[in-house]
Amino acid sequence: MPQPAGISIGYLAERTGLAVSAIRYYEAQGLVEPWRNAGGQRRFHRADIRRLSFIMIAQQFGFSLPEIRGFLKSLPGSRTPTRDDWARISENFRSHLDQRIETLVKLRDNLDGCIGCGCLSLPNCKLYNPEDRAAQKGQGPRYLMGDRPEAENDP
Amino acid sequence: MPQPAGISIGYLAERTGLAVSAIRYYEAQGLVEPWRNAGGQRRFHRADIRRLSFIMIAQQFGFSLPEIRGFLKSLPGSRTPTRDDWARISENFRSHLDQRIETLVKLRDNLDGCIGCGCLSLPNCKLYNPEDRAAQKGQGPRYLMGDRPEAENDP
DNA sequence: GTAATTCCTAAACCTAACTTTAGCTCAAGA
DNA sequence: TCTTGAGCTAAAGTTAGGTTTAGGAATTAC
Repeated sequence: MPQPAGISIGYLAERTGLAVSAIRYYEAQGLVEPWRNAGGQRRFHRADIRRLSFIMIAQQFGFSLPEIRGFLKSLPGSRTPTRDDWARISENFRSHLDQRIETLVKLRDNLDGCIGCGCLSLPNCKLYNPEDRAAQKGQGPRYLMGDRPEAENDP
Repeated sequence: MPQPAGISIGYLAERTGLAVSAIRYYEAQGLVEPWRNAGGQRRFHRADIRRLSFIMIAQQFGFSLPEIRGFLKSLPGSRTPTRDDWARISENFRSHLDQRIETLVKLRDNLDGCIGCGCLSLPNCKLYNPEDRAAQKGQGPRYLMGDRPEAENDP
């Protein structure tokens, strides 16, 4: 037996709470790889219920679909993932996660010393400090709380 | 003097690191309210540098623009916000923030007991537990980690 | 005074993550 | 068998949060 019977997209949707259209979208993004039955309909592994659930959880943590695809690469596509498979992926996921939480907490703590106080003394403000800014996730240099390091004087 | 000279959008952009187009977009979303000079150009309060910085910080924490508009409603639009104004807004902001971090940490801890272990015993899984699920931020009922509470048996 | 910037508006475009629609086929039950 | 529900594809639409473009008008610099 090359393939077990497999489950339909509708059943998978029902079991995960996802919309059928979302599951098809995930397939297009390479997050699941169903095969087709004789009539051309998608058939999924039972283990894909868990796989999709993982995707939903990771999304709640703010990971993008490409990032999640990265996590899932370490799961076997062809056989049902074992406890060890999940443990391995979890380790990778967990470390990204810890990092994300740490960043948030750090930002919060800086916030307490900065916005909370009215931040009237900018040189003491950590959100304003260049090194701290570099630790943040933004895409370019952003001068937080209103001032650039190099110029306290202006027009 | 009804209005001070005010600063231009380009200078505001330079001071905050935001694009000019982004600032105009924020105005359209009701997050800043510049006035116009004789020639029709936008003029901003100096305090808007801080206001926009707050917006950028709040965005890093994952708040949407409408949520941020909510926070900013407690700041005076007409006069320069005082230390007390910022302290008040910070309190509100901070409590939302703590809640967001708490949710993330809780999810992470559940993750340890669930994905980390391979989650082979679903009844013990907290991510799978209905009450815990309700605490999460999703928009509808979502059956995490592959099973519905009411049905352990299926086709 | 004139040339180079900067700013203006409106509308189009962009990405992520999906949903909706249209038109058609497949599968399951009475 | 026949009908109804489930599935299929491709393309267009949707929301958030912007950016880009086009064609002018205002400011600033020399």
